[in-house]
Amino acid sequence: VPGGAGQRRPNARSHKAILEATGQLLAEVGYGAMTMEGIAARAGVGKATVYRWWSSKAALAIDVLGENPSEPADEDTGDLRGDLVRTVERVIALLTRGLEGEIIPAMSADLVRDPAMAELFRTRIARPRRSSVTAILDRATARGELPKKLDVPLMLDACVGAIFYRLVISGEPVTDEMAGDLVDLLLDGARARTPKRRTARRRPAR
Amino acid sequence: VPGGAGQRRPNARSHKAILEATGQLLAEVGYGAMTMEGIAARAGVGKATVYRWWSSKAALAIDVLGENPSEPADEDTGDLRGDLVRTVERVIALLTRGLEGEIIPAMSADLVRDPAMAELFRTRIARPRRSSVTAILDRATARGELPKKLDVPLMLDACVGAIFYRLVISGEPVTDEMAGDLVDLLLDGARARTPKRRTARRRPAR
Amino acid sequence: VPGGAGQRRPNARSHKAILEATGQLLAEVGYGAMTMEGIAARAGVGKATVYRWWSSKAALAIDVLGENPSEPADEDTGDLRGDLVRTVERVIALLTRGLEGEIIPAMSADLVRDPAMAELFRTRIARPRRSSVTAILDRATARGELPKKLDVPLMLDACVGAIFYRLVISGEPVTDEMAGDLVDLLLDGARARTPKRRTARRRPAR
Amino acid sequence: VPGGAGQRRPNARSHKAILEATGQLLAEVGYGAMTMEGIAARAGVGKATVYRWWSSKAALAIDVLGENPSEPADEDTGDLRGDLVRTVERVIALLTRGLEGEIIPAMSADLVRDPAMAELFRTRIARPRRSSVTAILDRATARGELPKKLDVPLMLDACVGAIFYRLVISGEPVTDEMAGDLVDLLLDGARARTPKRRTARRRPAR
DNA sequence: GAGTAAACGAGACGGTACGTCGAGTCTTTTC
DNA sequence: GAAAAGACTCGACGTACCGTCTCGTTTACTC
Repeated sequence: VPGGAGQRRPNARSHKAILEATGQLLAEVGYGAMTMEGIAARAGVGKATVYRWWSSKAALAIDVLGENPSEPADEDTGDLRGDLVRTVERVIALLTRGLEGEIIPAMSADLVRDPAMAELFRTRIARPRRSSVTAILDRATARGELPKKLDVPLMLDACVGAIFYRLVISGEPVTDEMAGDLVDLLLDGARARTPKRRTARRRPAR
Repeated sequence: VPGGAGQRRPNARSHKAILEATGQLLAEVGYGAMTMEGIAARAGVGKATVYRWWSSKAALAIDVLGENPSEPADEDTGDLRGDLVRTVERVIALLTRGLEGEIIPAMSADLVRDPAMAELFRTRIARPRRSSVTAILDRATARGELPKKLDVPLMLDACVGAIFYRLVISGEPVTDEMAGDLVDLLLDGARARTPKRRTARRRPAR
Repeated sequence: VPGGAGQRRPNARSHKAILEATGQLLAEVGYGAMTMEGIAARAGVGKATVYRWWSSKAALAIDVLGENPSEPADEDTGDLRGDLVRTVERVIALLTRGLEGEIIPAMSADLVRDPAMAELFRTRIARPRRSSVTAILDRATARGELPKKLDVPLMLDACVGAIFYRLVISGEPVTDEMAGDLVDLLLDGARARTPKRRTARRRPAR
Repeated sequence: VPGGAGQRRPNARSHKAILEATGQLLAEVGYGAMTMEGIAARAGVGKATVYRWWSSKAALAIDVLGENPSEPADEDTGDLRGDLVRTVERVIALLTRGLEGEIIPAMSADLVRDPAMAELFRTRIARPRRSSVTAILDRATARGELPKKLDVPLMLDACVGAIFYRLVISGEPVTDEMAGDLVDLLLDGARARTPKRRTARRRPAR
């Protein structure tokens, strides 16, 4: 258009203020009690500005969690069990003491309801964290410590799922001690898969 | 003292109507979109009557889920793996096709927020379903098929947790096929713990 | 007092407790904030018992006000103006400092809405208080101090109405001083009605 | 600072709809049975919008009454008694046949309870109507027909109070005929106060 | 530089649901 | 066989947020 002028322009200051306000409110009142109204007020911003850039408070929370990686490198020591135990302990710490533990279960209702949100959550939060564990297992497989045909996603889901399920549903205590037990259980199960004579499952027989 | 008697009378009809309305609404609109107002209206009852007997919609949903046992006998065939696979398949069916799959994730936010509600949920829903699986494993232990010192709760949490976590968080597909894999993984891990079999598999760790 | 010839048994203890509770609550929270529920609770009685004997809280309040006459004898001194001023001062005291002042305006909405209640109010409260003033004026008429054809009800309504209207509507101050002015105004108006050949009426009131 | 303006905007359409709905409901069901909920529904407006601009239904009713002046000019004919009688007849008509008669007594409970509301009522309703009568008396005073030191507010309160009290409390009939009697009574009382006329008595004439 | 339209703050809007309260009625249990 | 206790249905209360929608007011981009 020849006579046109004027363009869009997502104001950086507002953006930042909104994300900061969201982070503060998540920490202060939790995901459930956080409201879009409160975020806008805290950020000194109109509600419409919040809605213009994020479609829901789940989207906002995902953005905030995704910006704080809280996922240091996973230093590969070559000690498979040790690496895994340390990683699981970090997951436990995250879910019992970090923001994530408060927010993710509270947000799960929104994720189940809204597939697009769930996909965003997986892309920004779940998969990045998951990939570091996958790497450990892949390296072990490459070294021959674990069977090649191992179902890695299933192991991961069982591992993190056990912790998540305890926190949300079963209420069993989630302590650092469970990390070792869990890793042992799953690692032994994984190794049992090594030999080809799978029909006889009953003994490890390596 | 002049007169001096008098008693209560919790109306059975209203109770029943409320529970039925709740069940219908859970199925029709889901837990998140169900409202106390809607329940009262559907039941032909005042909101106050609902609140008199249930403190929240979570309490109501728990009562409704708890009344429908949906837990047939667990027919012990003596085939440990077969029994477990069948049980896991039933869990999968429940969570992917039954009411529970819709409701429990949606309700988890309320459970995490309200410990009393979580306890009620565990007593009425989680533990009863759990006990039938525990029984299978206990019998196997008694038969000597599994080590005596097995951490049964951890196995259960890993097992159901894997399914739950896939549904809510990781989004990996939840199919009947995964039942066998999951049982194999955990069962092999469990057997590896058998003291007599122990030769060189892993480090002391404790 | 309801109940009656020895058939049903209007439990005297409950009756008394209800009236006492009503009196206390009228004094403590006022007519508007008093509830049937509160009365029953305070009296240690079921709500149905209250409703059995009184149809509304207005009926109860009327009963309580009617039982406390708060209307001493009206000592006729023969001094018309003095008697009237003293009486008006008592009305003012009652309406500005007694229970009546709080209750009657608050109750007036119920009276206007419910003619039966209004009639009860007049019979038990208004007319008895009115009759003592009527007596003063009647005696003065008999003595020839006031014209025979005087419209006594109109005078009374103007007199008490002025006070009531100030309290409820106009907000003009209601003080003991207005008693004299009001009596003078109305008494002069009354006397003017006597003969047509009236020239001079009175001297400086003060 | 990037963005940076913003203002309020009380929607005229909603305002009008609310006031109209209030007026209709006052006429249809009366003040006591009128509810904020009903007003909002009738006006096609959210309850919050009603509460945003009016703090209570009393405030709304006052606004509605205040907008309908229902107070034509008071045509000064120079005939003091005639002007007054006509004015009193108009007051009677208003209170027995107009909206005011239904509403004001019903509202009086709220006025007594809430001084701020009472003040608003006086400013918007009572004083404007009062001033037209005051004017008549002031002109008469200026013409010398009435004594200069006349207590005009007292006369007005006695006059309107007599009518109001009859309607609400004493239940005596309120007819157009009483207008003349009331004016005569008060006017004679007022004239008696004229300094020049004073030659003799008040106090027991015998 | 000027013109223009986007994005902005503010917050009012129509709604929905909240959880509480009291009204007046009804039912059961007890004395 | 009445009275006490209290559960019942009903409906309004006043509040909180929702997500949308004007309002004027800045900018910042394009010409």
